[in-house]
Amino acid sequence: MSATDRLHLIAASAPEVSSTAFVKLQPRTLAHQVIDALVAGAAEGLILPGDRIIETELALQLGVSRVPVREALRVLESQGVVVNEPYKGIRLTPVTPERIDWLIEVRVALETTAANRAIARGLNIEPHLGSLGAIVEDMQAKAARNDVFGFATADTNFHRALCALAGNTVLTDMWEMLARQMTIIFGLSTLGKPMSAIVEEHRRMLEVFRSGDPVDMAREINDHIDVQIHKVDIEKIVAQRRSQADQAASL
Amino acid sequence: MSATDRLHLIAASAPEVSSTAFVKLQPRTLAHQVIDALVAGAAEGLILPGDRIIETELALQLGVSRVPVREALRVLESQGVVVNEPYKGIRLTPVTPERIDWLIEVRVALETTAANRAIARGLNIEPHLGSLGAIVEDMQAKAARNDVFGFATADTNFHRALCALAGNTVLTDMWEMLARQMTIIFGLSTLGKPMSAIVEEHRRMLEVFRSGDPVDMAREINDHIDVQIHKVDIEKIVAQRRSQADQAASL
DNA sequence: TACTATATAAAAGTATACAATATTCGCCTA
DNA sequence: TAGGCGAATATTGTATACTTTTATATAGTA
Repeated sequence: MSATDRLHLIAASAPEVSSTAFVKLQPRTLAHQVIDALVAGAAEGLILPGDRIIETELALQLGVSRVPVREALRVLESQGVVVNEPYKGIRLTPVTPERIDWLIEVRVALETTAANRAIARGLNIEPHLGSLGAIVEDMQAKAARNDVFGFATADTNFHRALCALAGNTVLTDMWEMLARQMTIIFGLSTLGKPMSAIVEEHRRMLEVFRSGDPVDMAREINDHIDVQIHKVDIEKIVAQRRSQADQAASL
Repeated sequence: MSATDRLHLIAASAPEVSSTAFVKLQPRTLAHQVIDALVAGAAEGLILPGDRIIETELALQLGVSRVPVREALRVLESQGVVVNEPYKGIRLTPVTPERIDWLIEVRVALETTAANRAIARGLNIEPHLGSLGAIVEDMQAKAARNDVFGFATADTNFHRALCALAGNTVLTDMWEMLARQMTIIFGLSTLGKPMSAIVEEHRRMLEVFRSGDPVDMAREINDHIDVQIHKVDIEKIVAQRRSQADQAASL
């Protein structure tokens, strides 16, 4: 039984919250849905880093032809979620501690730039601070209910909202790529520290953002993101998950 | 006559120069070649920002089926080179002054991070300084011969080499995305300042890199990249090019 | 004339079929 | 028995055929 056997279509949760105008609704093509399904499946651990992904199987699982599957895989390849060797095959990108460092380094760079840009635009005021604060409250609520998935989602939303304030779509697009890979990694690893502490860190970040000091902001973001994932032996966790999955498969 | 009519397959120039070991030669799939051809064509001005790209036409031009063309376009879409509206069509991403600002902002962020990382790794020494210096000499040679294309290529190589020293493939991958878009924009715009001045800037950057001061490095990179493209009215240039192309087409 | 509705054509999205490449497994040979 | 050669199989890459959607043009009506 290969990894993709355990995959199924997962409805993409609507990320829209509130807005001042109608959102331009775009027809979602199958390729896009396949992307979401794959990332979601990877975040759930249905596929593990390093696992082979066979187009035919995946297409069968999702009930579509190979064409949209291939297009989705090409996109994910260009985003670093999967790795491809022509005529050999595609696998979920292996997650090494080194790679996590790399992802963090870039993410910190992007978020720091975004925050400073937002400050430079003078957006560290209401109503934006309130919006960000609301997300932090949401995090706290999820933490209280021990809703790990919801907590992680809210966390992501906070950083996404912060990046959005920079008004730089090139930056936000790139951030989203990283976010996808981070989501997969988060799905595998247990949080390195209690949720309440993370909530507190976000409050502090928000406060520094309000104060508007670029240097402080940079330090705050760096400490926050850096500490969050490190010290988690991701390879060990993947190995554990894999043996679990193999056991389940052999029943 | 549509824009893609003027497109043709351009052999990808081999970027390999020298190495200590054999390079793992990967079979280049058609989709990859289509990507190169499209980017090259865009850099040459065969397609202009905002131009519609019709799959069928492009496939015909390149002598392949629609499948690899579609895969290529999906990749380029996820990288921001083209924009897609499902069932509507794909166009080369419009280049606005705003978008150029965004690209620059992210590029500065990435390169600054890369340079600081390289310094932190203690790589601002030989033989790396020599390699970078050689590229600057190459730039100077190209400038002397007034070889604009070669100059731009060397310029790109310098920054690519600098990024590579960070040893962060996530970063370099993202940088390559930006580089593609920058290439297209450079292909359209004439340089804002004389080549000799740009060579001099690179020498200065290299010197600051050697000194190893992160703050100076950040300022140097920012000034360099920022100044290089600004003050070029890209939209006017695109409009000019378009009218030229239309005239040529109507003959 | 202006506007709407319908029909037609164009192009993207998707599925199926075929070709090229890589892997696997069995057989033969030394 | 070990190692290598080769056929068979699996999987990816590519091409063709079909479906759905959108855009355009034409006709009809106020």
